[in-house]
Amino acid sequence: MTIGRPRGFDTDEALDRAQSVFCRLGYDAASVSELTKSMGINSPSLYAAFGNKEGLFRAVMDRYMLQRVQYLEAALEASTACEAVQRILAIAARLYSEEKNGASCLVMRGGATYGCTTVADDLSSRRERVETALRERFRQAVVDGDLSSHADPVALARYVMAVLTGMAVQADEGAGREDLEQIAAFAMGGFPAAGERT
Amino acid sequence: MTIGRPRGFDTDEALDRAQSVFCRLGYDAASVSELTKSMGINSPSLYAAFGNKEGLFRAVMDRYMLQRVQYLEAALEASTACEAVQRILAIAARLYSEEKNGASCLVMRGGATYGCTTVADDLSSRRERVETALRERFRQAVVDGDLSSHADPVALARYVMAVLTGMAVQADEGAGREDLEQIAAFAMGGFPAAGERT
DNA sequence: AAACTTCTGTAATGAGCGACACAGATGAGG
DNA sequence: CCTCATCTGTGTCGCTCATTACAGAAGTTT
Repeated sequence: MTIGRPRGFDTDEALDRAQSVFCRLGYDAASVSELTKSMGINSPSLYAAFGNKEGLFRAVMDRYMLQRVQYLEAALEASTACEAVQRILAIAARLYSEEKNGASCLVMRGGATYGCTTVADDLSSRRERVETALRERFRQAVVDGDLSSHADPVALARYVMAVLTGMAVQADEGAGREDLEQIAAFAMGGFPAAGERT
Repeated sequence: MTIGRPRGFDTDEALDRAQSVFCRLGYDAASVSELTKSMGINSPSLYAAFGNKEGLFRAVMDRYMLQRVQYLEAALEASTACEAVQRILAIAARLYSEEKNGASCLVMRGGATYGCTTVADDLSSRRERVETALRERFRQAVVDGDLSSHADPVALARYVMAVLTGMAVQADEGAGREDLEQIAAFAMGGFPAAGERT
């Protein structure tokens, strides 16, 4: 053991707790007092161990990426690119829906913060309204017959919403109009055509 | 004109400026002082006109949605669901890449906040690393021949990233594992198979 | 021009934030 | 057992935040 008074908490468990808080609240909205409370330590211990709030976040992210990168690299070992992507998406579906450490993915969600819950709810309901409009349109399409009766309007609406949010994030990341149109073109490939089964 | 001293600023222009700030910084990180500075007014005027910061945000969002919903409804008028989606994605590609009022989409990005730019950069580079891994795998696939030489590894990697972020947001929104797997299945439909042209 | 209503600018308030100074506690090495 | 390096808890620092009190300014109405 190192010299001096030993640490009174388990670093790994503390990082787990911190990860859960960051996942739930995002980076900015996760206050140091909230973090220390969940980690079961006092702020000086946090600063001694991780430097500052950003250092703690980076420590959490490093640990987080380590697991995920292993999954990613394993998936990329697949014999074809197509199968590799298939595996990656399957892993994502499983990991993102796991409740442990809060839903979703820290890296992909980008540390998005919702300090004000009423605002987050407002935005969520606005998105819900768009998704509902899509859903209704797809239901109508099934009635009209330009979508197979096996098509699932709910799932299709969710798919389109996922594509739209993905495009928005890519735009934020610097993607230009042509880049976004390419994404849209790929995404349309997943959309069932008139006669198709789904 | 109403009684009393008339308002010294144009409400619509002020909302435009506020929208730009919210787009750039997100809800939480857009401080009232930053907003008033960009809007060219002082805080008491803001509070008199919009109630509070959240009221201002809602006013911005209402105006914002009004335009977008028009586009959306027009697109949904298309004769088939497939064409409707095609139009929506095309509009999104155009709007999200417009520089006016900042990139991306307020509703879809969900008012995500990046108060700390170094953290945002860190996350961005982590995502970049994933995208690079995908890109390299696709390049290899072209060499191996399991992806057509017409396939664009850069565009494909961006597509997969968009799908992953979209899935993450949906997971945050409450989508379960099966829901995410459905999205993945649809998304795979857009991925070029071995012999295909892209 | 006088009265009244509404907006504007200055400046302040209280709360919460990240970060840290300090003294006491705790265990290892001599 | 004593010294020393390190950790812990209490308390506090300066800062920024959203929000508002107050007094003066600017129009409309009479």
